[in-house]
Amino acid sequence: MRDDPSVGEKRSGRPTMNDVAAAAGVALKTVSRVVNNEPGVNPATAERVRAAIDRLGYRRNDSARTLRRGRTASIGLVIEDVADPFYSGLSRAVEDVALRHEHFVFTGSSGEDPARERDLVLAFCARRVDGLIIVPAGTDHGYLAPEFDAGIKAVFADRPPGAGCGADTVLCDNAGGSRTGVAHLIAHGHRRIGFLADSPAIFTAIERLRGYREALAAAGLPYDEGLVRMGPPDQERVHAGIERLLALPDPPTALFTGNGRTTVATLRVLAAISARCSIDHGLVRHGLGLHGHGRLAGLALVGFDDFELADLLGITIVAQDPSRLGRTAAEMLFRRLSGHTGPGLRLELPTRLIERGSGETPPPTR
Amino acid sequence: MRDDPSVGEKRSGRPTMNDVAAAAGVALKTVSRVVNNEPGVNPATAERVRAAIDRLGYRRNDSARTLRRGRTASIGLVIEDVADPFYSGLSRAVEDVALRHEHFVFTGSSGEDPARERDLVLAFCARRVDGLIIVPAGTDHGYLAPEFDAGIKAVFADRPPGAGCGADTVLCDNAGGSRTGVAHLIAHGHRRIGFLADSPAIFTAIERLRGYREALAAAGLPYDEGLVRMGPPDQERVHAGIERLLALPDPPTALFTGNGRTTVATLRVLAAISARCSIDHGLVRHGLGLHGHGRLAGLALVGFDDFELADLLGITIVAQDPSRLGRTAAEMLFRRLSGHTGPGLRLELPTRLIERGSGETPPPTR
DNA sequence: TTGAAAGCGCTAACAG
DNA sequence: CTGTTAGCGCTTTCAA
Repeated sequence: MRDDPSVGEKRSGRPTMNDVAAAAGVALKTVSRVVNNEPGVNPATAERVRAAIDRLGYRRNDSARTLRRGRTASIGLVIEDVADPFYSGLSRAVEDVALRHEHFVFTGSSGEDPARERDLVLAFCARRVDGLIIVPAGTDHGYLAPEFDAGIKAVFADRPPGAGCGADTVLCDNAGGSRTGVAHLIAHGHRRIGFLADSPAIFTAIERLRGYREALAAAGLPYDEGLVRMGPPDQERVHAGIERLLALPDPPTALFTGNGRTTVATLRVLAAISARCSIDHGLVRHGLGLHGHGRLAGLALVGFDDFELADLLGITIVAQDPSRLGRTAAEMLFRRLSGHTGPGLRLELPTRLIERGSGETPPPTR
Repeated sequence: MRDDPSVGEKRSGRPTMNDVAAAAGVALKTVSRVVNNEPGVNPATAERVRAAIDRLGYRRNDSARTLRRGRTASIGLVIEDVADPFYSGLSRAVEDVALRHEHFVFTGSSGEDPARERDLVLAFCARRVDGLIIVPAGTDHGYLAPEFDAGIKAVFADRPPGAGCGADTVLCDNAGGSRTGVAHLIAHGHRRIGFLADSPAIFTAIERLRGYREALAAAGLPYDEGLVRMGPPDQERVHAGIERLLALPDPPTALFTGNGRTTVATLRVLAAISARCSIDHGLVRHGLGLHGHGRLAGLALVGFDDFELADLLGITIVAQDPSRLGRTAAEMLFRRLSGHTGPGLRLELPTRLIERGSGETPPPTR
C-alpha cells in the first residue's frame, strides 16, 4: 500500500483514450469523438470528457492514429544541405505549404551523396510518409519502384529524376537563364567569357553550360574549352580555376559563374587579386558597390543565383526563386495526395536577369 | 476469376510481415527476426525470408514498430525560421547529430509567434517524438508540463525557457559578446555609440543591450536611451532608426548592431546614405572592403553575428557559432535520451571578436 | 531455432 | 447520441 499505481492516473507513461474514458465514465469511442471533433456528442458529455482530458494531460497518440488510418500526415524532404541558403529557402516554402495542408515535414540533407539520398528516402518510406520531395543527388531512382507500386507520391525539385522515372518534376530554366546572362555580357562587348560552375555530375551545371554554349553560338563566337572550369565550388578550387583563366595567353574579360556558392567564392578571389595588383589605385569609389571601372580585377561578372548583399556589392545576377520552387513542388505533391492522377508533369520556372553593375562594364579598350 | 487478388501478392497497399511470412513459408516472428537482424535464425531460413522480402518489395512499417516499442526514433526541432542562415546552420548540426544516433528530425518554423511555437511543439509531442530542441518564441512553457510528466526530454537553444522550467539550455554569451564589441569601439575612441537590435521581447536582444550598458559603464560613459533603437530588423525600421540617430544634435560616431539581419539592413542604409552624401568623393578605395576612411557614412560599425561576405566587406563582428549551438543542444538531448538524469544544465558558449576594419576606425577629428 | 498469442493506442464499422 | 467489436503491422512474451 505504499505506492499503489491504481491511485495515480496511470501505471506508466502517458494516459490513453482508455484512461480518459474511464475517468470520464464514458466509452472509448466517445472520447475519440470528442478528441476528433466528430459531430453527434452530447455537449454535457463532451464537456465531461474534455475535463478529464485536461485533468490527465491527455494528448492523442498520432502514431497509433497513423497506423490505423494508413496515412501519416507527413512528408519527407531530401535536399542537398539545409545550411545552403538556396535549399533553406526552398525548405521554408515546403514547410509552409505542408503546414497549410496540416502535414509535417521530415528533412534530410544528402550532401550530394547518392547513397545517402537513397537511405534517407527509404527511411522516410519506412516511416510511411505520404509523399516525398526530392532534390536528387543520384541519377538512378530504380530503388523507388517498389515504393511507387505501393502508392507513394514523389515530386522532384531542382533536378530531374533518373531515366525511366516519370514523377512530377519542377526545374528552373537553367539553360535559358544562363543563355540570357552570357548574352548580356556579349552585348556589352565581351568576346572571351570564362565559365565557372559546379561539377558536371550535377544536372543544373550541365544545363547552364549548355546555355553558355548556345549564347556563344548565337553570337557567332567560338566555344573554347580552356575558358570552362567545372567542379565543387570550394574556395581553393575556384581560386585555382580563376588563376588559370587569367594566366591564359588570351584571358577572359568577363566571367559567368554557375551558382551562388561559386559566385561568392569568385568574389573573394577577385577581391584578393584586386588588392594584390592595386588595380584600384587612384580610382573613385561610389557607395559600397563594385560597379564602375577597375573593380573585380578588371573583369565583368554575371552570376547564376541571387544571394544576400549581391545588391550592395553591385553584382549582376540571373535570379531563380528557391521559395517558388519549393512552393510549386509542394503544391504538385499535395495535388497528387488529394487524388489527382495523370501523367507526370515537368515544369520549368523562369529566371530573371537583375542588372547591378558588375555585368555592364565593357572589356578594357586596348 | 477475372481479377483474383489471391494471385497477386497483396490485396491492397504494401506487403506486410505477414505476407512475407506466407510467401517464405515461415512464421511472422521469423520474418521479424530477419528484418531486425536478431540472432538465432537458421541461415538457410533467413535466406528464404530475404528472398521473399526482395520479391515482394517489403519494407518494414516503422509506424507500427514505433507504436509497439513506444519510441519513435525521431526528434522535433522548433526554430524561428529555417530560411535564416543562423537557424539553418543550427538545423544542419542538429540533423547530423540526430543521424549519428539514427534519429530523424521534424523541423518547424515558429516565426517568432508563441502560439505557433506551442502548436508545433504539441503536434510533435502528439507524434511522440522522443525529444525536442526548442528555440522558444514565447516565455511561458507551462504547456510543456504534462509532456515532461509523460517523460519527454527537451533542450532549449539560443534562448532560455520561461520561468519554472528547468530544462537543459544552451545559450551563447550574449552579454559578454556585446560587451566586448562595444568596448572595442570605445577603445578606438568612440564615446557616442548607437545600439540597434531586435525587439526587447527577445531574450538575446535584452542580453546584448545589457552588455552594451556594461561596456559603457566600465568606461565611465553615460547611458543615453536616445542612442538605442530596438525592434524587428526589417529594412524600413532599421532605416528610420538610423536616420533618427544621425539627426540627433550629438549623433553617434559608431554603431553596434545586435544581430545579423540588423547588420545587413544597416549596411544597406549606410550605403545609401554614403551614395547620397557623396562622402566618398575623391577617396581611394582598397579592394572590396569598407575599411579605410569615410566608409559607411563615416561611422564605425561592429555587428553581433557573422554573415556571408562580412569578410569581403570588412565588417568587424562578434561571432557566435550556430552549428556548435545546434550540435551542443542535440548532444545534450541524446545524453538525456540515453538515460542521463540530474538537474537541468545551463551552458553558455563563448563568442569571438573578429576585426575586419569597420570597427577599427576612429571617430572623425573635429 | 522457431512459432503462437497478446496487445501497443487508436479509428472504422456497425450495432443499440 | 453512445457503445462494442475488430484490427492497423509490428514487437514482446512465452512456449515448443
